[in-house]
Amino acid sequence: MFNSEDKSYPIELVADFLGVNSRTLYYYEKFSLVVPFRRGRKRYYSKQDIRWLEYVRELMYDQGMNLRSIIVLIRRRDDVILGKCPGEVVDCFKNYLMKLKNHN
Amino acid sequence: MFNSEDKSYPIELVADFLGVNSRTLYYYEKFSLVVPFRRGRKRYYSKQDIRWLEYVRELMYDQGMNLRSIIVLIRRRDDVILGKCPGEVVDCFKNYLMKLKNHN
DNA sequence: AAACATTTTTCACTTAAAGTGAAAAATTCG
DNA sequence: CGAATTTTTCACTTTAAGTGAAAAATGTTT
Repeated sequence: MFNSEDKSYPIELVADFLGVNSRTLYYYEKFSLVVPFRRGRKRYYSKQDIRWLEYVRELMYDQGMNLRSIIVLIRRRDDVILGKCPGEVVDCFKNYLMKLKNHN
Repeated sequence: MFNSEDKSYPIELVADFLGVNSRTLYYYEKFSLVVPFRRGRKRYYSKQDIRWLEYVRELMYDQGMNLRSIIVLIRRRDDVILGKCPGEVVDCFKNYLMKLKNHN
């Protein structure tokens, strides 16, 4: 599961994997914290998306950070997240940086 | 008010100045987010303490960050806060860094 | 020391963000 | 088409952050 780089996964599967409700992922999307690829209305999460979400969950659950703080850090293009971020997540982070630019 | 560097101020005055309840400052102290000087039981906030608190308030109120996030950032000794921090606050920040070390 | 004011502490309450449950509406796909 | 899946909406729960009120402790003045 989540093996080949190019695959993508439906929301229920990702939510289960992360141990959250799928509504939570919709909720995150409202803040552009994650923006899955869409074919029609249906969402598809890339492997990168999933790694990014894992990292976000760690910051929130393990460390007690809130959504807003993560968005602030993204906006500041700061090393806090990037620096201590597992390598592969960085690209994804930069992705959301761009997507966040013209939003809110 | 808050002019000479060496002066210190009682909690009510500082709370008024910051526009918060003094209980909030007690609350912050539980997390070592600010640790005023004490003579006996009475607390005295230095000018540095006050500048630091102003900065914390900005992060929380204007930006929507939460207490936990600020503590995480302090613990990580990160540039996020330090970098964009008004110059004089930096020393104070380092102060709290030390105080936080052997706590929680 | 007594009496009064100030500060600290505790308890219970309010508020707002984060997250969830359930069900209706919309969409996908065999 | 028709069943199954996905999306959306609404209202609810939970928790961190903050506050009000009052009791307890401390400080201060006479």
